[in-house]
Amino acid sequence: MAGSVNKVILVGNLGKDPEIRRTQDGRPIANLSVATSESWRDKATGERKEKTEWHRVVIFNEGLCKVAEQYLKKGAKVYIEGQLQTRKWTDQSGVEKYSTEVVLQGFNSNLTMLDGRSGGGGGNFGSDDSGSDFGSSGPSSAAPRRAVAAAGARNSDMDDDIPF
Amino acid sequence: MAGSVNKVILVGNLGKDPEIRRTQDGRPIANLSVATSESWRDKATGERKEKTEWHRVVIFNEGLCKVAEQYLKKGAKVYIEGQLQTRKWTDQSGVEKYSTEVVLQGFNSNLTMLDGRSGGGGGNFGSDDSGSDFGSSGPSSAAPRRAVAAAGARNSDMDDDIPF
Amino acid sequence: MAGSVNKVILVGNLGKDPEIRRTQDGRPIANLSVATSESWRDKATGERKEKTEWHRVVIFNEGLCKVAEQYLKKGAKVYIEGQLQTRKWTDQSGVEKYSTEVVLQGFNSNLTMLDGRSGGGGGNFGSDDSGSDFGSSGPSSAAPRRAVAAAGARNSDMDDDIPF
Amino acid sequence: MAGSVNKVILVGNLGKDPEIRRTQDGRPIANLSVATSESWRDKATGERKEKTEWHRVVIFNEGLCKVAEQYLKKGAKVYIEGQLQTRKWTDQSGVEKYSTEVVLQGFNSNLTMLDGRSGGGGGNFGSDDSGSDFGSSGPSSAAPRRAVAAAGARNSDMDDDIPF
DNA sequence: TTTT
DNA sequence: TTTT
Repeated sequence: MAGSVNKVILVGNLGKDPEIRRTQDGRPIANLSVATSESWRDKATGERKEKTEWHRVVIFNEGLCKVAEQYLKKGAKVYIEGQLQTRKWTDQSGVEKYSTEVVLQGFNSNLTMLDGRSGGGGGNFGSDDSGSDFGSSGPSSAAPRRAVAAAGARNSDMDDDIPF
Repeated sequence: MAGSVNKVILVGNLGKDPEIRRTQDGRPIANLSVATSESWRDKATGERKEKTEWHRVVIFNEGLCKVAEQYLKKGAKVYIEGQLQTRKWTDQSGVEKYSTEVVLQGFNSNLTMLDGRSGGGGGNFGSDDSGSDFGSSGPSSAAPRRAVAAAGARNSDMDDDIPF
Repeated sequence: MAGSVNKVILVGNLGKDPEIRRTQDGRPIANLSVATSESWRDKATGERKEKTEWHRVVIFNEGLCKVAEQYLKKGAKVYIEGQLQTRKWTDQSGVEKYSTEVVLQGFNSNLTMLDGRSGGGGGNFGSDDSGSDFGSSGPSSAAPRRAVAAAGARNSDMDDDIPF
Repeated sequence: MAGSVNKVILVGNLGKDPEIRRTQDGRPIANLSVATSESWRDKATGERKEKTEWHRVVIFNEGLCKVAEQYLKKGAKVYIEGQLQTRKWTDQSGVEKYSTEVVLQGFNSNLTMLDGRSGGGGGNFGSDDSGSDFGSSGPSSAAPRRAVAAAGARNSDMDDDIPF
């Protein structure tokens, strides 16, 4: 079908450090566990309640994987924009299971840090995925500010000098 | 946790008619099956591919249930705004399963018809849920335009005559 | 027309403290000035560039006005969800001007604090607007957590004990 | 600043045909005029009211300009995702004016047709902007389905064969 | 006018 | 299971 939209927007915190693995042909995939919560006062009892929802986030976008690996840690607050995707798999005992994930892949994905942990500051990272030196970045001591610049470079087609 | 956002935005088509059921205390719950699709041309083979994602949508909001029951049909195109929620349940053979759904409940939910089937025209239905005559609406022959008006009435606090 | 959606989502920082005023009949209106920024490296020159966009945000929703007044300060980071609205006005020299604003009013508006300034923590504030004791809250020394609870109470119809 | 989000989502109808012009260096720019409307019943008088908001949409993205030129017409229903941007300009009598626009440029922009006018069908067009044969497309008699395919090709990095 |  |  055409003419459809599938978009998820989350603002939440990482429940643990990102997990990065690689496909057989070397592409990185990052998995995030993101919590969102709501709190409200129960109408009947008056007591305060809170409910936390955990989201499984999967990043296929190379540039965003790099960001996740270098800058995100357990507890980090992030803005995430991706798509809903349900995957079918079979567990070790042969039972079919379904897993619904928020997938960041291709255009219209976004990952933005919203807190300035570890001396850095939030960074906005698009999804052009043209940067591909993931894994070759040497000593990952790069300062956040350079990272922002590098990420910005990937999106350099966004904004440059349009005369009109 | 506070300071979080959990939002899903879908534009897609119903795979079948809405299913409406009721809680023990009489509140309606509507289930929609919504398809979103993407198509692209495979870089390697050049062939055209298409992938459809099915979304399970659950509406707790009374007014929106009413809209779903009265106006939505298999094939209808809708705009949906809700939250991601994963539910755990146990199947008949005792296996634990998880189901992730797009839930429309409370504020910040939306359901809007995007096609003008049956002579009507898309309608925008908010989520105030103050209307509660669901089920008592008599002969459901109401014309879509009246429905829009009725739905609008539920949101009458939106817009009226703010002097400034 | 029916079947339309008008939604703005911002994550940004307040350029100054919120400004609160009142309509003749006593309803509060809050104005926020919110900055969003993008940075990128210029493809040609290689230099780092940054562009800031300022958004005029107007809150008609009583509960959200209260939140703005009590908890938001210059520099605060916020998540905002509202609608685009363009207003025509005439300046003192009789020239017609247009002002486009992000309006928070009625359902489908949201204001969430994303930083934990003043010992608090971000709070998620919906838009039911049923709370109306704005202005009578006495010594505004209320701790953020109580505020979250109070705000949550306004949304208590969101979530309570749906059996299914 | 980093860590910010500036996003507009519209579903509305074109008030007139798209206007396409070109920069001095040949890049296309499309302008759309998009209407969104709300209707509600006035609480006091009980009468039905409707308010239409007009949005000025500017597309810098080459691929999306092409889509606009080839497939969008007055009355078309579209899903639009872009950014808010306010531009300052001086009119012929020297008065400074501001114009706020919804800009589609770079990643995280989207334009999707939601109705199947002229025998076609809605199309989903991303924002990779790597296609650049705009203007050279010869007899613009291309059928919508081919256009969808072409647009899909621009996003062919989205989805292909990720083994994991 | 913010933030990094 | 939809839609194109």
